[in-house]
Amino acid sequence: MTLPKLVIITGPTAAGKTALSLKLAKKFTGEIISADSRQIYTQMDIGTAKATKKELKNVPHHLIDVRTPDKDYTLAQFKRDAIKTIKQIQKRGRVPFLVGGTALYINALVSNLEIPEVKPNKKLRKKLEKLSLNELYKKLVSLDPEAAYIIDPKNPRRIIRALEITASGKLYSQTRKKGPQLFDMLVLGINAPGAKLKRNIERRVDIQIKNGLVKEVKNLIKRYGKKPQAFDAIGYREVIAYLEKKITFKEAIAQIKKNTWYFAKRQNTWFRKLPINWINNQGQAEKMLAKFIRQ
RNA sequence: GGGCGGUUCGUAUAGCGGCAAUUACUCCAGACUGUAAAUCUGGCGGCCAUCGGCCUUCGGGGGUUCGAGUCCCUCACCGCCCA
Repeated sequence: MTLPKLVIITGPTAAGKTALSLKLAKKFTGEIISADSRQIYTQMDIGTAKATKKELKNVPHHLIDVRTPDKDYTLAQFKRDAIKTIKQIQKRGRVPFLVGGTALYINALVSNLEIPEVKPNKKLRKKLEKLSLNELYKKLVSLDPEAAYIIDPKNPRRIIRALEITASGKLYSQTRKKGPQLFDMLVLGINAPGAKLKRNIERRVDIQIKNGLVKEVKNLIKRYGKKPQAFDAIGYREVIAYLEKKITFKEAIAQIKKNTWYFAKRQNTWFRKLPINWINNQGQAEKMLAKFIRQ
């Protein structure tokens, strides 16, 4: 049995995924599925470095602008939505390109993670968030000792999720499963040396500011307040801090650059685990793609 | 020429006789299954390593001391002040 084909393009933030994927998708009659946890949201355009309206129209795009910022979106939803759209694209006889930097999202498809069917329980979370780390951990030890062994005892968010799962009658320690491989995949990673990436990041942030990031954030706050999870994102967080007069404009810009850089570093630890074919230029990518599609 | 202050890990800083040596930033590495651009962790003289152990370090040289980044002498460089 042959699996349907899926092309994946990833790489650190600001490496040029958008530009490359547009060209490749055009050339190989593809459609793009975004694997980006913030481009999901409408009105968050500048700060998430979305492709322009024109570009979005030029090649069919999916999973961009599918939620307003006040609505949460999760890994499980992404996995479902992504699989569904990939299948639709394949049915149309076109090539699906999964493109983005949210490595967990990509990994959910690559490794076919079976995400436990336990929805976020806001009430419970709020209650648990009031407990100290120690109390949380003790609770976990008594409810699911095996999970306590696996989970970082200093990471409250992880512990809370595990407790959330136990609250629904399941055990976190039994849920970390992988399903069978879903697709025949070609994973391309854009190789960007540190110095170059750093330059790209700085340039991009400057452009985002020039293009009106502050105004974008102001508008978002006006409509949705400062609370939405979606605003827990680089660029938005810092501008909000600036608007609240907690930091200066200059500091905000510097922090955006720095935090973006840290983010890129963090992405790297994921990339080391994914089966990535690193490419240095478009030509290389095209060659691999042509071969992959022919197979 | 004289007086004072300084020279410690990439940078900045602590240390005023028991120290492989503080803190901050940078940097490096890692975890990650319904918040993931989130959340969290570790390392930062070298070598081995389980607690731990061994070696080489605080501008250069010399000295005092059981023991010196810490005290003394001297040289070099930097800074400020008086000539």
